[in-house]
Amino acid sequence: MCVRSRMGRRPCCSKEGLNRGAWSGFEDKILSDYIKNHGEGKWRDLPKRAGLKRCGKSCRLRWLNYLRPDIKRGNISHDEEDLIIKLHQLLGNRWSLIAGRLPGRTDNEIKNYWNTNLSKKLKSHQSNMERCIDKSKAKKAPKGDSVDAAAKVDDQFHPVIRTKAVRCTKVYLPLQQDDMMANHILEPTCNDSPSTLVPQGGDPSNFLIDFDMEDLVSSFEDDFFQLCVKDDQNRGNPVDGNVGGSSIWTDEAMQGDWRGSGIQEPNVASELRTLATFLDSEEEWQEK
DNA sequence: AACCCAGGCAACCGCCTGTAT
DNA sequence: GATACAGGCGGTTGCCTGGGT
Repeated sequence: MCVRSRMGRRPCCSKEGLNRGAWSGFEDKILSDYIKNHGEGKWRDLPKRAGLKRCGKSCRLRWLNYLRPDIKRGNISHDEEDLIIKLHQLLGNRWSLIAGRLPGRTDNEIKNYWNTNLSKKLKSHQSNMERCIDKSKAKKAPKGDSVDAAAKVDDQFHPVIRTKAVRCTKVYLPLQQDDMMANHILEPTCNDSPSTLVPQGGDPSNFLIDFDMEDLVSSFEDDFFQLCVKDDQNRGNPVDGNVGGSSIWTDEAMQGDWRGSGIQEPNVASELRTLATFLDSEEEWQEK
């Protein structure tokens, strides 16, 4: 047991004398052979036992992101991209959670893909949206409201479920009250667990929902996207075979002005209603 | 052919959480 | 409750590669 020189965490390993940077094929082989024989875990001790001059964390990362046998290599498919976008809308930068719903994909890969591809698309889409809202704001509001408008755009397009721990925490769904009424979010199905919907700050349009993130995520994929398909059909949208069939983030919609393009209006509120309906139907919400 | 530059991606870093003591 | 540790996560960095000049 080492004597700690100061309070706080000690480094995961002494960095001296360790290899850094790209892994060689030889190192990969040693690591994967070792894990095949001894299994994962005990990462701190693993390098010493396996005879690798690497930090334990580095070994873990290499295994999880590259050497695992179930890693799917190659381009992200359109379906996967769609799923990433939807999950990111819902979860934000929770890459590991998102990766958990994409078999064979790693959080690092998805994070990189998002940063290099999707965030750009999102940005250009958002700037289009901001332009639209600025235009309509300029007509209605006095000068000086543009910051407010931008903030509202942000709110509208990032109604993200924020969870730090697995078991939740309150979730904020900034839906309009009439949206909720129209979609039966306030219907008696919720009344059997009275704490599931709690008006926040006296504002009837803001609600906090308690639920178990694990339960949600574990059954999320199939149920949610089946609902998306159903929702699209109800809205008269053709289901194109993509996950969920939703076209809200198609390339065409990302570029140019989607109003007047004949493309279904990006309707995040509708997607959230779908989610809310999904949550409602789960009947697995738990009181804390 | 040589150089520059931007994009992509693997790897690293630091912080956080959960668990054991 | 405090501390130590292992593992996990997300942000960032820096190298490599391919395209443009």
